[in-house]
Amino acid sequence: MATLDDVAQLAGVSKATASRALARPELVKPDTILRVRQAAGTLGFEPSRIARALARGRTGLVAMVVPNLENSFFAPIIEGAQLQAEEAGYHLTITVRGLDSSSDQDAMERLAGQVDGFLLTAPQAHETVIRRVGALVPTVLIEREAVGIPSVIADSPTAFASLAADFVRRGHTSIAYIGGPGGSWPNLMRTEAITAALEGTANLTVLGPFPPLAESGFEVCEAVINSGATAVIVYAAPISLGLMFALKARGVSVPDGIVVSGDERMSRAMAVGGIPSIDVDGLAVGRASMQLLTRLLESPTPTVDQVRLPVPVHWS
Amino acid sequence: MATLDDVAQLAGVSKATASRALARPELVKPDTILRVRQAAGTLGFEPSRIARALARGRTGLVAMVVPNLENSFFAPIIEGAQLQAEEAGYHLTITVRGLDSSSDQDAMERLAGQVDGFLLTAPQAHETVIRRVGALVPTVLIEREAVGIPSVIADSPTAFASLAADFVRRGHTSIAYIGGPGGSWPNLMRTEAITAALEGTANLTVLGPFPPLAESGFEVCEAVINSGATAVIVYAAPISLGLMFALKARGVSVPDGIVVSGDERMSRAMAVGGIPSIDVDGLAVGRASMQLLTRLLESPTPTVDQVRLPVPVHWS
DNA sequence: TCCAAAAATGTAACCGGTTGCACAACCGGT
DNA sequence: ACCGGTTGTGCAACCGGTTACATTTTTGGA
Repeated sequence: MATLDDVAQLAGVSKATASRALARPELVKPDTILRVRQAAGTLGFEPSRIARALARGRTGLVAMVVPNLENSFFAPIIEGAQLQAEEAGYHLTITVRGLDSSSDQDAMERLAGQVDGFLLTAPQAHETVIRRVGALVPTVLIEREAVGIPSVIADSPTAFASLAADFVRRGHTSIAYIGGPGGSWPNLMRTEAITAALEGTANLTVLGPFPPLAESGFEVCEAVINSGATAVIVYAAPISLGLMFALKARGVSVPDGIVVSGDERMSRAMAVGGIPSIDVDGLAVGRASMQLLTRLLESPTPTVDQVRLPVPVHWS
Repeated sequence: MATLDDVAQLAGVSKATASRALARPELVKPDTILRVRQAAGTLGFEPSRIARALARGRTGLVAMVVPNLENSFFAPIIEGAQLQAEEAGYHLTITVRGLDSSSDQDAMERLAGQVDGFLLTAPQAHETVIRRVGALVPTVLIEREAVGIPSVIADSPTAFASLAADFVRRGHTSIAYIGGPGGSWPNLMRTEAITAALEGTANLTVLGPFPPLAESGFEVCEAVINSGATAVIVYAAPISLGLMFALKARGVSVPDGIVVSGDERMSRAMAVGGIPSIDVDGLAVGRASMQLLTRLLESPTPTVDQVRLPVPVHWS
């Protein structure tokens, strides 16, 4: 592998000039830049990230922290963050870890010494813990907001509220919400948004909490029927899947008997029409998070931004 | 952050001795080791991975290459690899990329210069391409075998064959196999294994290829019924899900009318019993791959191992 | 007790970039 | 022709570890 020395030698300049020609062209005579670039090209020179990291005091590594990977919700977010990271010249490492135990805390502290920043998903952690972790290195919170920490969220609360309003507009007067994991931030926000949206206009039954799995749909089926709801808003698509399956098994037609919300992929998978979908663009969330983080890392005066990406509600 | 110099000074030894005391204790007097360790402890010293990487000429980074993250099949594999990597002192970075285009090739070449090794999943790529990529840096192939490259696979072909035999033993004489993506290595192997297992004992209809999505299950439903099969072996659980759903919608009972294979999680999700599950332990696959790779990276004389993890067939 | 071999430690070079500082080249203005 | 000021380049230190080699200390056998 060619080093900067080789390039400098071939271009007939010093290592310092070669370095500047490639990294800070504004300091170098155009003619020289050209020669250095050419030399780098013919040698197939790629600067060593390691050497650069050591010299600059930054690693070029960003850690994305997720509580687990089972929940396929995170997959597109990771993918988006990865793509964006690559474009910005960073490496993304995945760390599967909660923030609950003190050993988690220790691990995060160690990790912080090895990366430039965190992309943090921690739907269930206490806010104090999040703030402590966020203070270690520049951090962007994903799918959650906390004062003093930049964050990117898909604005699903608004989408859920708007769906609730849609239901009312279509004549539903009894609506159920099947909640996600207890203590999860998105679930809290959604519950709140739906409650506010239906205040005084329709009857709301909140069920849950439930883990975001198809099993939950089966479990909750009876309660949904008993609630008398004609429209159901579901925290996450897997629950929807299970519920729709269970309803059909019970002879309740969807969406004619009961309308159940889902997402685009799920309704395609179940080959069912006439139901509303709430689609979070995970790729965009991931990209935006990484973008915000790189801005933070490269800006001399970091600001705290809270980004909210719109979430469409779509009737199939 | 404390450096090795600080530790050495506090312990009253040279930087070199401090380094050795921590990294290669067998070269240092026990008494000295103790003093150095103590000094490191009180200073909270963590060696800089970057500096170490530069000195050692290895980055401590391993890239896991996956074609996409939508397919949730990879999630547990990644998680397993990540956990193992952490234990072995490596960082794992995820790279979402196929190997088809020549720009992919270029990207892999660049990536190879920045990491110590690859964990490569490439079910559909040509073997020549895989060999070219595998030649760049130490590589472990996941869920695929190729001569000359170490690999870890879950032995699902054997599981599928054994399931086919189970079906015959239970009296089925007409069996269908719904294949996965065309040209995918695991699909080829499974098809082959099933075909061999049923040779002369039962009638086999091979359907497909299909993408591993629930939609495929709907699509294939009619063909399954027409084939007259009473037992169906399915490439992947999502297809199973769609198929079972479609069959029920058509009034065919599962498993009494037609037995459809799935996996544990799916049959739990669908709350259905009496069907066989083929469960790949993705976590174990991920762990084993990373383990093999670290052995490769640290062994002076790398050998080519092909690891096959057993895959259980389980009747619920 | 003495000496060669083994064990423990220190010195300094090295990994491959970046960057502060000194110096040289070049500019337009008088 | 002379000079202050800008631009472009080179020298060398530095980031924080590792390790070859030299040097010192310890050990054990004669």
